[in-house]
Amino acid sequence: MSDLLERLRGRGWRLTAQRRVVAEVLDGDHVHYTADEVHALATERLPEISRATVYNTLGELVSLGEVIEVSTDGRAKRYDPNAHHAHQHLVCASCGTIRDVHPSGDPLADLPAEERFGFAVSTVQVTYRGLCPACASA
Amino acid sequence: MSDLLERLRGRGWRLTAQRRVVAEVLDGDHVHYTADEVHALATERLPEISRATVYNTLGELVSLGEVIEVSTDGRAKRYDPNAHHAHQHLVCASCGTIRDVHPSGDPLADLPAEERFGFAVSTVQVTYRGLCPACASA
DNA sequence: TTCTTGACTTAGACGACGTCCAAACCCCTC
DNA sequence: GAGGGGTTTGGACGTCGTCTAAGTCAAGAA
Repeated sequence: MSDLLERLRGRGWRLTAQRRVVAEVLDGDHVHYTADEVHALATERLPEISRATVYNTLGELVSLGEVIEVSTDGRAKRYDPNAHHAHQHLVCASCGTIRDVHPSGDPLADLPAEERFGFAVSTVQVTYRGLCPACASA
Repeated sequence: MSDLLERLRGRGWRLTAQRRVVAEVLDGDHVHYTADEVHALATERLPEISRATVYNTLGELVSLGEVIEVSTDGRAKRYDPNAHHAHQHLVCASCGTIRDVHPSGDPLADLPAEERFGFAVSTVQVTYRGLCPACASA
């Protein structure tokens, strides 16, 4: 994660305690937290950090390409720190758990030119849905 | 669309003016309306229909499999009446326009068993993002 | 046809999630 | 170590969606 902080400083980021804490929270396991969960975890380390700052920082990390925004259901967006390795998501339709998966094939190549309607297509997001083992047996 | 109404009646739906109007709105072109847009269009035909009823009816149509719920951004969900033909979506990152597309290949087959983590995977949603011609030239 | 009943609808309050703003703050440079 | 502009704060606000209690009505029974 010091890597991340280095990269950010190199891009002209002013390094504040708040930003460091948010980055550290995301650096943990490859879990996909909501903004509120990030805020809760950040508060444990820096009690007075505000919700607005967490949203601002997450938005900046997304636009810098360090974090990916995932909205799997219509609910809260989740933030995926695993932005530097191409991957897709497997979501439990019941409990909402998200796992990173690595399908074979390149979905971008599967969209022929005549199906692009003149769009400049840049990214593809593939979301697999189903029941996780725990929910399937419940 | 009378097809749809027939199917719904066959499933025990009580046929009310409100439900008929919502179904008629969705039956139009293959546009992807938000719930509020559906409500606005329904209001033109049945002035006193309430927001809650539109949400209820859309939810029922989704759980009956007659309509697909699409949440492309974190904003309002959109409702896709083209539920009986497999297709994916192409979204403009700038203006939010959605088009139905038909990529080749089967993304479900691209997820090997060892990448399923015991999930019972049932559906795949593929979303292509890019700029539509109008936004690209702006 | 009329009756009856329980499913359906309604309006508005409420809740979750996210954004915006002006004032205070503080990191960084010189 | 002083100044300036980027950053943070917290609370109001906005959007999207859900819930509830009371009234209404579609559809089967007689």
